[in-house]
Amino acid sequence: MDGKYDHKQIEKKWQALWETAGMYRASDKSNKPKKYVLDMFPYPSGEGLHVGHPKGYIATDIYSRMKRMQGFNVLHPMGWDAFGLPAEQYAIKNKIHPRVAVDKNVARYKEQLSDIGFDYDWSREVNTTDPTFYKWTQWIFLKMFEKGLAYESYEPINWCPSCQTGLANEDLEDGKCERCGTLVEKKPMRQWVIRITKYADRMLNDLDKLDWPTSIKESQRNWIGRSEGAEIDFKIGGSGKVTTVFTTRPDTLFGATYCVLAPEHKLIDELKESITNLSEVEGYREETKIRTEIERTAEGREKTGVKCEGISVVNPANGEELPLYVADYVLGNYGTGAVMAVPAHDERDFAFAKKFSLPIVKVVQGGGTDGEAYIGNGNLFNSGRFDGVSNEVAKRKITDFVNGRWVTKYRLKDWVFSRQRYWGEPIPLIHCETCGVVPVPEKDLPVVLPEVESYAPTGTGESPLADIAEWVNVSCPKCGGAGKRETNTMPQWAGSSWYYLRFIDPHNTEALVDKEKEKYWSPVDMYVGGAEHATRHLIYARFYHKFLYDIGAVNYEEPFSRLQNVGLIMAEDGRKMSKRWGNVVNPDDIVAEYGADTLRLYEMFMGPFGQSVAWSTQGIVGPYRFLERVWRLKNKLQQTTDNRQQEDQKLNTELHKTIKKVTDDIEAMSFNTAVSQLMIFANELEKEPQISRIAYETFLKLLAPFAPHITEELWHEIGNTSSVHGASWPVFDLQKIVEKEVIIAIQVGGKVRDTMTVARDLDENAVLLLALSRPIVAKWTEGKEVIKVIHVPHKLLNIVIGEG
RNA sequence: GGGCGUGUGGCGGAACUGGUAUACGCGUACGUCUCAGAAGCGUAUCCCGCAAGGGUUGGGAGUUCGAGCCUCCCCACGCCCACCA
Repeated sequence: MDGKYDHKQIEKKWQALWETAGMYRASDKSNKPKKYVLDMFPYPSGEGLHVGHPKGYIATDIYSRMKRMQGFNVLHPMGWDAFGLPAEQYAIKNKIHPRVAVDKNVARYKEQLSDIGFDYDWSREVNTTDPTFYKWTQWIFLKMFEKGLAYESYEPINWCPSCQTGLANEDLEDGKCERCGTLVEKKPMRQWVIRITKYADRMLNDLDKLDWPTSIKESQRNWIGRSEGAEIDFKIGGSGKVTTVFTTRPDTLFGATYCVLAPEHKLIDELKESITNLSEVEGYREETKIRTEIERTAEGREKTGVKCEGISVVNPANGEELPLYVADYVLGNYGTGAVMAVPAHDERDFAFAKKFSLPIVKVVQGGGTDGEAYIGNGNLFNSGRFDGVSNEVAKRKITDFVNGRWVTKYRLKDWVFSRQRYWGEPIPLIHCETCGVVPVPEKDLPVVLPEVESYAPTGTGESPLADIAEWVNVSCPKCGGAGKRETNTMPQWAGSSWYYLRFIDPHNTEALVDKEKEKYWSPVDMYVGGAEHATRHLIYARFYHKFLYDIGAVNYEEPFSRLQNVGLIMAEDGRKMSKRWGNVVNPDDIVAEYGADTLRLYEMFMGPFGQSVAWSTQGIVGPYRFLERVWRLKNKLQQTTDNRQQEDQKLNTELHKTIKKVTDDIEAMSFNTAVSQLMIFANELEKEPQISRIAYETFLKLLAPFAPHITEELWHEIGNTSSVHGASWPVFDLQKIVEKEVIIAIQVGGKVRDTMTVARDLDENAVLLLALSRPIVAKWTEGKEVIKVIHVPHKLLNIVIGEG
């Protein structure tokens, strides 16, 4: 009966049996409380999984298995985020259809995931590239278009010359394309933009409701970047024109010594006739246009700019005439693209003023040296009637004095939503010569991605779809006249912004999601994924959800109530795992050698879940040995069927402590310490000559979420006929955790000198008497005066003695 | 420059609300089993010291009977955002 622990044989066996039994299917008709546990779904790349990918999935698997055993109706689904550039580039390179590549990669990923024994409800699998899925991605876009949230724009956008597509701000890293590392250019082109900024305020405020890591919430706050300030008009001398600046420091208005426009500011074009050094100004504008983001920052923040000769602006506070500059340290797409410069109280203005020898006028008292700007608070001076007023108070007063407007600005930009690539959802719009932009009628959705000869980008700023005349040319749904389809596709983020809703109702062809089902399952209770999504996926999804709430499609305002970050698994050399470094560890190899249960246990045991830890080939044997010992423990199981046997008091206490610790730790996603406690308990069991059935079964149940296969095998081995994963989760008994005898540390003058075991309920006096009677303690207290005694019940006694 | 976070043995890490620092695991050493090896099992393993004892949580100060944990200063590292007026 007691063969060796053969993970290969038992893991395959149980995976097949669970799948056949449909054990992990979520029920839509249930009186049980629900738990919706979700992983950020993967992008199925051609490389397959490395051991870092499943870490988060293991965590949600453990969490959902415990919740199921605790009696919840659990939804734990999985799907594929399969549109986007990598699949397309792979297709171009290997000359196969992206659809074929995606299907192949999905099959591979699914197989790898299945080998690890996850409890996914595969009946709800979704794929963002499936027309029945992207029908609804397009539907949401249409709704946004209807509500005026999608608009066409010709502003210069980030253009990746290598990927040949426009990119959103969020897709940049250090001014480079996040995907290929190419320097991004500014390129004016027609594009679709989503008015995400309209939701900035709500996204900011509702962060307080969420049980999310503070670091992610802070990232989002900074990314949305709300700031309050004033818009103030400066007249342009003689022209009758006005420039409006945005400032958070209207209190320093009297200290303004010049104004600055961003190079792309339209006002410059309007002033062309008055600018006497126009060629110089235009030269500078050209120069900054081709300058990439990275160059703008790599110059070590050395300020550049050029004065607009012949132009002066009037400070509305004191009527002074100030020079006007064009400089690229002012951003065209923030605020009004124009600033008033107060070198005395702003570091950037100070640096610019120094370089161009512009006057520096102090108006706020405080600060030390003259070598830097003073940005702190203080009372005003040099400020006319506002002298002596504290600058904080003066902010509003000066704004009113010059007829300024108090406004709120956001750092968040509207979302550039079009990509000039093939492998994405077609934007469901038609351009009609007479009606303008017309939405594709809902009944005609999905607009299916057509077959093309070449997936490669055209380079003209149009997607390859533009070459397919029979697809592009359609009749206008409104007037029946000649129309052309929109050929831009959506960014990869579109599908992932709402996929969690599709899992609730994956086969619905009539609606995005059934409202009753949505009401039951939403919101996602536990969402696990990488912290790198803080300012992209997690912003977009929150925005989508709020929009869907506004149009009545969903019942809740926020999609994910609780969020947990997964820490990366680094390679053994401390670097990121990458094919490039040749340091990738494949989970298939680990499963083959040690088994899925060991892989799962090891990844949870490595370190704190949210922290990144390096893989250790040596370290993995620890969990493996642990499982082998668990396997052998069954030989110690009492052969008697009598459960009321005298339980070892100490073992029983440890058992209930273990139940509590493992339960609490899984709830808190503190898996490393849960595993550690399971090991401690197994060590205790090993010391016993015989193990009671109740202790053994409880232990198996606690271990089951971590190591589902071996526990299932042992569970059946000892005579159970139903699955351990359907068993009820153990509940601890507080009475049993309380130990009757406790170990007290005895300190003399704050240093531990002795320990003793005493009955739990002894009072301070009794403990002190016992302690003083001990020879070691006596040695340290002899002849000394006891000044004070500190007693921490059940833990510690500190005898504070005098010097003499 | 800003935000968030981290610093504990040879290594990954544990420590509840300020109460016996180094749990659990890896590694290492010795022993046991074996014809031999592997695996397993047992013992030991923060540092100094024969011991008594002393020291130790990046460095320095402070609060406290008592600090890895609280306060202040400094150092190092990691991640995210960075000319956002």
